[in-house]
Amino acid sequence: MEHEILNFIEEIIEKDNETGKFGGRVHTRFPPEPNGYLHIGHAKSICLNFGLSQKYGGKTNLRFDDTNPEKESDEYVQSIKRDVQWLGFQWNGDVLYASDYFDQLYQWAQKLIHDGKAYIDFSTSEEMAALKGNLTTAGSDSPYRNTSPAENLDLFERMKVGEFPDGHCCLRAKVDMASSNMLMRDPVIYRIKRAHHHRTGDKWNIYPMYDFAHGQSDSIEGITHSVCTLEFVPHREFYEWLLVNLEIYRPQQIEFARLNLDYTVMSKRKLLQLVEEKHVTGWDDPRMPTISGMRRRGYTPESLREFVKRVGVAKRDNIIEFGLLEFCVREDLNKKALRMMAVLDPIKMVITNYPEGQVEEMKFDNNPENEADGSRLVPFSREIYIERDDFMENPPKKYFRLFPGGMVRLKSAYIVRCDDVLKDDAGNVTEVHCTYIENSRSGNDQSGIHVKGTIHWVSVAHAADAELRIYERLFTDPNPLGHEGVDFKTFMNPNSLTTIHAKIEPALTAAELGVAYQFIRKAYFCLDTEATTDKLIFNQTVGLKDSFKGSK
RNA sequence: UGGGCGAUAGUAUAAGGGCAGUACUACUGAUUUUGGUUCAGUUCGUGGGGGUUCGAAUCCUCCUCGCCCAACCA
Repeated sequence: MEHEILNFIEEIIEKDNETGKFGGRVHTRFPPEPNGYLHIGHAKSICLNFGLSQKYGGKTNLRFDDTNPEKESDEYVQSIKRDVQWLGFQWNGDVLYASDYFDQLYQWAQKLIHDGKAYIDFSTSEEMAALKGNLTTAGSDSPYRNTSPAENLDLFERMKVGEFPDGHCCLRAKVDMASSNMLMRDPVIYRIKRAHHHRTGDKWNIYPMYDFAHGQSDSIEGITHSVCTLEFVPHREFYEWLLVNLEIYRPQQIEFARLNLDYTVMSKRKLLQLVEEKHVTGWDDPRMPTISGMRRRGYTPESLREFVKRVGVAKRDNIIEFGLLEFCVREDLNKKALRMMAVLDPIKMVITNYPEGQVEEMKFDNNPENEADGSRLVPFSREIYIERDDFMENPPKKYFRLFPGGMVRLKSAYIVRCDDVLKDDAGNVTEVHCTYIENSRSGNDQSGIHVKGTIHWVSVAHAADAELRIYERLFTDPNPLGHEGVDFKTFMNPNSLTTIHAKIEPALTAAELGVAYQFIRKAYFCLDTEATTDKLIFNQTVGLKDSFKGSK
């Protein structure tokens, strides 16, 4: 009997369901901080968390971890909600916020203080750092560690009402200054920040730290499996310490390895830097590894989900090849994209034996992968544009395209033979002169001629203009962050964006946002959000695979 | 350096004492009115030493390497 392959988290869940640890419940959560846009790494977490609850008949909450008002905003909240839904997931019930629990959290902090398990510390951050010790030597107690609960309770209240300036003091859990886990050396759990919060406004002068908010939020929501990334492994000890000492419901934290992609960076802080320093045009720049950037680039939710699925879930550090993402995008787009003709780098071809002024409408399949997409008519005439690299005066041995004396099929039209070449003073080819084979028309070819190559074209008289944005990887190094002492921006690819002006077939002037197009033999494209009726702009989503290894 | 986590083809991910499998990549070939797609095939792997065992990627042991932790960030 074939056994379905489970990742290690699914194994934990199935074991929990067998033992009845959570009564068979599976309740996960996706807990972003609204301090930036989501990236493909978050997509892994989203697919994991929502995937788990779908698979085991559970629920997934969307909860914003909004405990640091200085860095968070509603703009980010809105973008995150949009990205999660675009990816194809719907959270359980209302959107939740850690800030919903600020009152409860405050009471729990009071309980800790009351129980002698937390204290107000007036040390400066420098003093605290000094007393913390280091990796090899134990820390020592703060002089404020033994203040009485009553006095601490009073001080905490005064912190809350705004009696002290930012950073004047903080609330620390009383754990163990000698712990080998640095996070257990009396971690700060509340700090003074008289900042405006995107949801609670000016109600609070103090805000809980991540460690004091996350586990309790999980607990309040009845989360069963609290899935997070590896860097939180050392936090688990304190996560559990709090739940035990607060005597509240205990979810289980499980850590997995975050997704990394080669030739890019996957850190909100670094991405924010690229945005703020204008190395990209915004969070949704098509070169960004953000979900919004990929959406604008033409990547589909299906392809992203498939990518995440293929990447797998484990605990070892990884850097996924960009090629896998591109494979998933092509695989999806191949099924959906409408085939169109666009000439990216045009030269003119004159079909000398074709009547001047004559126009024929050529039938063209919209998508050979899906007959239901039907066909359209493409105008053909005496003068057409073809791709500059579809012609070579002195071709290498296995060149299937056009050269003097050679023949090619014009896609969905006639076979032509090259008779002559016109050049400018510099020797550049400016025009190719051909004759067409009259009885070789596509769909009714009685010429009996077999040609190796088929090339695309656009009628000069009917062509429209479009701006095409061609993207390459954002960085030239597979791991821009992996060089100690070298700023990651030194590896930025100066050619990450190339703008070209193409000749496109008339049907493309009706291109719509959100529709995938394949510019035949070249690449997948989509209309950019900046396009207007006067100016067509297309983003190259991903190139077609190219196994031609000839010259170049 | 203390503690924690991890190590299987180029990249990911299975094999849970019994034939090291799958996908992507790369390369071959076939088909093709897209040098796309599709199809067929090839190359490529258990970090190192010792041990247990009929048998080890798997168990034990020593070593090596990588990542994380000393924010009033998350």
